[in-house]
Amino acid sequence: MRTKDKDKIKRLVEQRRNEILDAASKVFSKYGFAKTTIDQIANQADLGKGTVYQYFKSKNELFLSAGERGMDRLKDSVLTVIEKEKDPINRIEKAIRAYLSFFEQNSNMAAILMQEQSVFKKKVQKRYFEHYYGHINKTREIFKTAISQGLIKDINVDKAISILTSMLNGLVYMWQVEGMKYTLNSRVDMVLKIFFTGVLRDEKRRQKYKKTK
Amino acid sequence: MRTKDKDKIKRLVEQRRNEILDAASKVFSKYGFAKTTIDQIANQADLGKGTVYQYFKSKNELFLSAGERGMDRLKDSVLTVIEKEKDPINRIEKAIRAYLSFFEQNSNMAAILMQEQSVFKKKVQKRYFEHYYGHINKTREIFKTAISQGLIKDINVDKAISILTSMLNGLVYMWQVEGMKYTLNSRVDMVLKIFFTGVLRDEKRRQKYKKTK
Amino acid sequence: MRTKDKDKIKRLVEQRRNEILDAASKVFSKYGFAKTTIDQIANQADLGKGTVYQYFKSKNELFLSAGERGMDRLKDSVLTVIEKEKDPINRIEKAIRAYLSFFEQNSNMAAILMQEQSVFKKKVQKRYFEHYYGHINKTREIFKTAISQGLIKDINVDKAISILTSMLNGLVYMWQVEGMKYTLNSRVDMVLKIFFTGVLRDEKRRQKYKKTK
Amino acid sequence: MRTKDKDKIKRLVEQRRNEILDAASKVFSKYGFAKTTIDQIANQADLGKGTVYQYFKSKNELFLSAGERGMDRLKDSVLTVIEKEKDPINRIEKAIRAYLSFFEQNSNMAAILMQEQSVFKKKVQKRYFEHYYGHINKTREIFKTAISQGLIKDINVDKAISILTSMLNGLVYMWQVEGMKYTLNSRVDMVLKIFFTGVLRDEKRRQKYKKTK
DNA sequence: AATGAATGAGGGTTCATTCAT
DNA sequence: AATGAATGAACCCTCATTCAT
Repeated sequence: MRTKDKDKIKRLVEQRRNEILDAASKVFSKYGFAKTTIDQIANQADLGKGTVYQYFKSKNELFLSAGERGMDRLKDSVLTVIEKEKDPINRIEKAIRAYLSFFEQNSNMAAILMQEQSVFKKKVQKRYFEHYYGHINKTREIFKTAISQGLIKDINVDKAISILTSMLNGLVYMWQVEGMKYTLNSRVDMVLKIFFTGVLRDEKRRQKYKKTK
Repeated sequence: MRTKDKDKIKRLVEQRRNEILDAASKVFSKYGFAKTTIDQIANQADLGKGTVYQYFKSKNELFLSAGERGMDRLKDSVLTVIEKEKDPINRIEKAIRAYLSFFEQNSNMAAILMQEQSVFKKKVQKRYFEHYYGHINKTREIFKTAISQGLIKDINVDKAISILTSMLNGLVYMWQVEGMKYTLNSRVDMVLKIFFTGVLRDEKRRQKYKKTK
Repeated sequence: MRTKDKDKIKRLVEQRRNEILDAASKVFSKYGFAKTTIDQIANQADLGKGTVYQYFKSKNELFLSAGERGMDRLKDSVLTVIEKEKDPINRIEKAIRAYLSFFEQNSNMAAILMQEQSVFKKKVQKRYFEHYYGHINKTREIFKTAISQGLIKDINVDKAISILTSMLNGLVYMWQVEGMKYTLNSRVDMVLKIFFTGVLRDEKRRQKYKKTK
Repeated sequence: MRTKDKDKIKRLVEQRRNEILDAASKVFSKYGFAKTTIDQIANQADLGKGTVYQYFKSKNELFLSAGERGMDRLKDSVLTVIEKEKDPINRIEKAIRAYLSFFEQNSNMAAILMQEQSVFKKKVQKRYFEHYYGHINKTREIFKTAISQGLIKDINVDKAISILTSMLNGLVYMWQVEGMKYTLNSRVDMVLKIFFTGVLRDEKRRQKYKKTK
């Protein structure tokens, strides 16, 4: 009985928290951190302003929590897909697809995660690294495997990953800036083509760029 | 006489405007738009708060002007370099180098341009398009020429340019998020290698990604 | 049966009320009225916030009730002691001792009674008078008796009582302000000496102050 | 010129500060710290809310400053009077008169100084001691002199001073609680009489209280 | 032209009080 | 009867903007 009750309450609390985060994500992504008021979020969540403050102790924390939840989901989303593949190239392809697909499905998160940096500077850098470097090892392994299997050129893996990540983040960023007028999915094949094979056709020119490590 | 005086005054005004924009860029990039106060900027510029308001009619306008000036400089920087080259591949390479080099030299601008979007949403999109599409034609021509010369694969040029731009913006964005601990220059060779030739070595796999248009 | 049950319930209610008042007195005296929250009191009393509101209809009422209870106890305390004495001077001495002793035993009440005034102004003044003038008659009688027996100078009794009360309240007030670093008891002999015989030794000077009525 | 300008500005700032403190003292003493809003004070001073914040960085600081100014004035008031007298008993008498007279003239200060304690607890205790013990030495000297001249009984000086201070504070406190319906001046002769000669007439009884030290 | 004192709208946050369980 | 989640009124404080000097 008791246990059930406590569980029920816990679940309700968790649900309410999520409802607030949903509302917050929506409003923050639409108006930006500074122009969003707690009242707007409370209204969006159909709650009183005070209730929001029972679940999150400040506007900052609320925003950061929305970002945190988004990052966790993104991570899960990508990892789940990777697990299902064995071949390293396929893994990379699926990861890229999953990454872009996540933002397509959760377009609020693009604006939120992009804003964190602008608004919170220092604080976010730390959080960011914990996330990024906490999971880059997996990616590094995949690339290393691909190299050892002769599938990928013998390049500096960390730089390559950094550039891939940049490319994906850049795509999401610009997609957003341009008002999400197209789908990220419509870009993914070209992204893969470029990342895997480059745009150069001329063989002589390709040789020139071979040397770089 | 008169004309000379007027010119002198005009130049002084222009100089003062620039000093204020310098101060503003510095402070905005350090603390972000919301946390920056006009007082901070006035102090940084060694001017009174009222004076700042005589050159820019609002905090918003000041911020946007700083962004505008940055974009203009970036554009000039890239165009100047392109003019000097004939070969389309070299032009692209130089443009990429110039783009990243600009942010390395004007690291404040990275933070400022990145923030615009977060803070101003709608308004910025319009400005952005004017810049971006006002000058993409040049880039499109270069790519088209490269294709017609058989130097570059017969790909969708607009998508490719969009991805390239995304990659570069992404690089700058992440460089900034990570606290500018490395140089952008240290990444540029790898960027070129990837963009031009991709990371795949295995020929069979390369074929697979050939079809995409 | 019924009656007994009702009595029991009544007693339990009374006890709970007292527990809450104990908790409230403790917290109010420690943090002051404004900085004390109902939550703090509820926690201190090991009760839910809602329960506190079933016994007291507002924070104000709770505070005022704590003061009321304290005043009643102080009154009882002093009256009990007076009853046991016959000689008017002894009565006065015992009353003074009991008064100070009460605050020594109930140091929370010093802070609470002192605060009432600051926080509630008007309301308290009325309550205060009911208490003060409701029981000054007794004191006035004692002084009158002492005068008629030639034990005390023929002074304006009301003024003298007012000054005595002020002196005692002032002692408690300052004891509190100074962090209760000494005991009130350590002051009582000197208080009696001064109130009864004054500090002057020089007879000529004493004459000068004789005339006052 | 410059110097004069700066001086003028300095004086204006000082004046404005004082105007705000006047307004604050009035409102704080009327409604109490917690119920007073900065808007009320700003209105009372015929200024905008923001202006108040240019002179005092928080409500707390404003309140404390009002208290500070009051204490300083009280101190000055008493010291000035003492300077003019040579005879120790006269000095004590004048000090007592000046003390009560100050509150009669600055009745706001009674409420303010009394509140400080209730509202600020710890913080104020420290400040209080600096004031009190910073100037008790003077008083102690006077008493010591009086004793050595055989004018005053050979009592514990610190305790006696503490009791005198308590009596005066108590008088002010109660005068205030009772709504300032009488004048403090109407009490001062009786205060002197009691403090100097006590209320007892009966010689036998006086002997009893002689022993105390 | 340059200044900075004055302003007040705006929003984050607290917490007494209510009420459904 | 006991509870504590929900609420929103209230208020402190910040800071962009104005304007008299």
